[in-house]
Amino acid sequence: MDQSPLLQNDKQYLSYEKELPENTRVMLISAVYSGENQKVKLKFYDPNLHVIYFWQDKTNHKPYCYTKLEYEKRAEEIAAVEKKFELKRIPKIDLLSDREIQAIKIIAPDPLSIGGRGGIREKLTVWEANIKYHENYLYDTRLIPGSYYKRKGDEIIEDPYKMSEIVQNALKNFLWDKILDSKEARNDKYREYVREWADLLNQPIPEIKRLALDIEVDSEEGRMPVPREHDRKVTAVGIVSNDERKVFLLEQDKNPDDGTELIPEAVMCKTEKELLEKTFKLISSYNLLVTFNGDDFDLPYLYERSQDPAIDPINHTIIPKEEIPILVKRDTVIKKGIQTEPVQLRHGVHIDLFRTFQNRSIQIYAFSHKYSEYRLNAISEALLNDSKIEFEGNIGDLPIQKLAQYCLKDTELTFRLTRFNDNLLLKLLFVIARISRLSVEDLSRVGVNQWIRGMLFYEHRKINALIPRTEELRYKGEVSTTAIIKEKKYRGGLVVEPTPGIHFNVSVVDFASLYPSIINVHNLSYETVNCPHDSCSQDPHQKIPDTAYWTCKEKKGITSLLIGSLRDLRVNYYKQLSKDKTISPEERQLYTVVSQAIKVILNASYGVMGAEIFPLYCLPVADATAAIGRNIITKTIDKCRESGVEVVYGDTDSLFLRDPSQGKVEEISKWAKTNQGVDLELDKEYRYVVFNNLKKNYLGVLKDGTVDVKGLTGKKSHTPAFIRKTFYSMLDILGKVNTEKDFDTAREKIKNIVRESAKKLESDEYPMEELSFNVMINKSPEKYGKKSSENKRITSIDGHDSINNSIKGIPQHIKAALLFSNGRQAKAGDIISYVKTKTSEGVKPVELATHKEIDTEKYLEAMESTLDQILTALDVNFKSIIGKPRQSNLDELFWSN
DNA sequence: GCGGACTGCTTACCT
DNA sequence: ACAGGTAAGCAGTCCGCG
Repeated sequence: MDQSPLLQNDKQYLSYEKELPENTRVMLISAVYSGENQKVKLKFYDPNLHVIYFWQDKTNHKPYCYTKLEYEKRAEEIAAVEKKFELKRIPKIDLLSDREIQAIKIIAPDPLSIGGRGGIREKLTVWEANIKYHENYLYDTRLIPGSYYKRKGDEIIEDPYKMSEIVQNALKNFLWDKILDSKEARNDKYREYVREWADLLNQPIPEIKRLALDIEVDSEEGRMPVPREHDRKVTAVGIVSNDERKVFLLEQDKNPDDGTELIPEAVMCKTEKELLEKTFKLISSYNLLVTFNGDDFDLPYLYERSQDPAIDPINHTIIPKEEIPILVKRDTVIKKGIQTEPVQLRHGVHIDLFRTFQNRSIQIYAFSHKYSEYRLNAISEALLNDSKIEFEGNIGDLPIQKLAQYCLKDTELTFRLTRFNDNLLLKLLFVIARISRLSVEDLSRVGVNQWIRGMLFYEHRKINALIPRTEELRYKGEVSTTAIIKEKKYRGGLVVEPTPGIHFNVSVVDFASLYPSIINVHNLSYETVNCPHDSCSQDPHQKIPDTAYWTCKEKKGITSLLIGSLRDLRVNYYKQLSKDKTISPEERQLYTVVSQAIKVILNASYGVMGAEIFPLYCLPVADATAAIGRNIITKTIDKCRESGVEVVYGDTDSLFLRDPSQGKVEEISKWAKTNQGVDLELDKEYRYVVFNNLKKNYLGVLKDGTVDVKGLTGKKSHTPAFIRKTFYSMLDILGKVNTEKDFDTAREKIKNIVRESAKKLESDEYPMEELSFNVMINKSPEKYGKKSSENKRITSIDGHDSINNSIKGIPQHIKAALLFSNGRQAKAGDIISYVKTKTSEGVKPVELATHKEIDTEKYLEAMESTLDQILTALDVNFKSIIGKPRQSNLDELFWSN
C-alpha cells in the first residue's frame, strides 16, 4: 500500500517523541488514538525533568462493543460478510436485571468499524458503542489520568507516592469512626472504595511549566479572520510562560524595522514564515499550552497559515508538517455553522481557557461566580482586576508598538488566569481528571455530565457490568411527582414560607451535602430504584415516601457507593485535613483543592440523573432524591416544633431557627442523624434576620456584623449601579445595628441616604454609566420576538390544529441592542447596558444616550421597588422619604386642569 | 375602547 | 446543555363593561 506524504511526515515526527524510559515515575496526562498505527498513544509527564514521554500501546487491545444473545444471529450474519469482526461470548453483569448474562463481544480492527459511517452501530442493537476508543482503552487498562506510573518492560504499572503517616492515620481514624456510627461502613466494599479514593486523591500534583499564547491577525473592519480562509497575515504572536515573555512581530512596509523604540520583549521577524517557525519552536519546548479560544482560532489559524505559500513572499514555500506542533484531526466538525478543524498539540497538552471558563461548574465552584461573561476582558477584570488594552479603530491600523503591547497584554492575562489563586484552576483540573478518569485535555472541554459519565463508566468496567442503553433506563418507571413549575419534569426542593419581620438571634442549620447523603443512605442508583427483586418491591420499609418508588436492600448501587464514599471522604476527612496545622501548607492546599473538586462532582451528581444528555439519565433517581429531601426537611421542621423551636424560614436543605435555647440545635441534629441518617450542622448565626413575605429574599446580619443579602433586587447584577450603591450603603448602616433600639438611629441615617440619592438622580449628578441596566442576552438577537415554540402545533378549542408563529414582544435589552450604531452586533453572552429614556423605544444603549433623554420617573420607580424591600422592614417607604407624593399622570392632569 | 387581571417570556437569583 | 423553585419587569391578551 502506498503511503501518503502525510503519513510519512507523521512517522518522521514520531522520532522526535521521547519514548517512556523504564522505572521512572511519571504522571499519565492523556491518551490519544493514533489512526496511523491503530493504537492508543499515552502521554506521560516526568515531574522532575519536566518532559513528556510517549508510550504506544503494546497490548493487544482492540476496539469493541457488545450485543445481547437475542441479537446474536444477526451479529453472526454481519460477521460472516464483514470478516473484520470477531465475535466472542463473554459473561457480563446486567445491573438492571441483577443477573449474569452472556454478552457477545464484537471486536473490530479500528474504532470506525464500530461507530463510523456504516459501522456496526448502524446495523445492530449494540451496547457500549458510544465510547471513544481511547476512553475504552483507559477503562480496560485501569489507567487513570493524573495518576503516577512507571514502565517495566512492556508493562505500565502503578507507582504511587507514599502517603505520609499523619494522613494515613487520619484515614484510619475516619474509617474507624464511620464503622462505629453507620452500618454502611461495616461493609467491606465501602471501606475499599474509601481507601481507593484516598490513595488516588492524596497524590501530589506537580506544577507543570506552561506557555500562554495569543496571536493577532491583520483584519478588516467588521470582519473577523477565519482559520479556513487564512487570507490575512499573522502580525503578532505573544508568548508568556513561567520564564519567558516575548512578542514576535511581523515586519511590514507600513512599519519597517527603522529602529523605532519597541518594548523590550519585541522580536522582529522578516517574514511570516520566520514568525511562525519561531512560534512553533517555542510551543514545542513546552508541555502545557494555554490559550484563550485557541481551539477555534489561534491554533487552527497558525496551522492553516503555515500551509499557505503567502507566508514566504520570496520563495513561496510552506512549513513542512513535521515541524508543526499542531495536529489537525481529519474529521471536521460544524460548530455554530462554522466549519472548524479540531486541533490537538502533538506532544503536549493544550487548554483552551475560553472553553474551560464557560463550564458552569468551574464558574460557580472554582471561581464562586466572580465572572459572569466569558470574554477575556470580563474574566480578567473579575479575577485579576486587570484589563485588556483598549484601542480605537482597526487592529490592522495599530502602530507596531501598540500592537506589540496589546498582544503581549492579552497573552499575559491568559497566563495569569492560570496562576490565579495559587494555580487553582490547573490543580482542580488534575484532581477532577482523577475522579472523572478523563484527561485534562478532554475534561477541560466538556460539561460536568461527562465528568460523571467517566467516573461511572470506569466503574462499570471495573466490576464487569454492561453499561445500559439509554432506552433501558426509561423503563424504570414513570415519574411519581408533579413539578410546581410547568415544563419541569418532577418536583424539587421544598421552600418554607418565611415569617415576615425582624428576628433576633437566628441560627441557620443545614444538612451537609443533603442530596449526596440521600443517594448514599437510601441506596439510590439507576439499578437500585425500582429494582427487580420482589423482596424489595414488597417490603414497605423500602418504599420511598410520597412516591411510588421502592429501593433495593439486596445490593448497594454503584452510584450510591461512589457518591457516598466521596461524600463521606469530603465531609469527614478532606475538610479536616485542609485545616490540620500539623501538616505542611502545600499538602493542606492539596486537600483544600481535593475537597473543592469533590464538591463539584457531588453537587452535579444529583442533577445529571435528571438531565437528558446524561448517558445514565434516570428520572426516578432524581425524583426519588428530591422526594426524600422534602420528606427529611418536613420531618425535621415537625421535630423542631415539638422541641419548641420556631422555624422562621427554610430552603431545600436549610432551616432558620429563631433564638433556639441552649442545646436545642444539638438535640435536633442528633435526632436527624439517628432518624434520618443525615448530618445537620450549624451553618451560621445571625444577630438578626429580616424577612419580607418573599421566599429566597432576605437580609441577615451575622454576629460579627457581616451583612448577608440573598435575592434582593439591590443585589442583582442588572440593577443600575447608583441604586446598587445606595442599597449597599443602607446595608452598611444595618450592619451596625445591634439591638432593637439601634434601628431608630439607623432609620434616620438610611432616610438621609435615600433622600440624597433621589436628589442626585433628579439633578443629573449621576454619570450615565451608573444609570444603566445591565442585562445579558442569552441567545442571538434574531431569535427574540418569536414564540419560543415557533411552528409548534396548537390544538385550538374547535379541534383544529393551527400553526402558531405569531410575533411576540421584544424585551427591553434587545430593543436597546438593536439600536447599536456603526455595525456593532450584539451576540449571545453579551451584557447589554441600556438606560431608560423618554424616546419612543423607551430605552437606549448607554453610550448613545444623554441626560436630557433620561426618564427620571422610571428611575424613581426602580429606586422605589428596589429600596422598599429594605425600607418596609423599617416601617418607612420610599415615597414618604422623598417628600412630595409622586404624581401619577392622572394627578398631573388633574392639577393642571 | 379602556383598564385591570392574567399569562408568557426573559433574566437573575437561591438551594 | 447538571436539577427545580422563586421573584421581578415587561409585553401582550383576555374580559367585562349599559
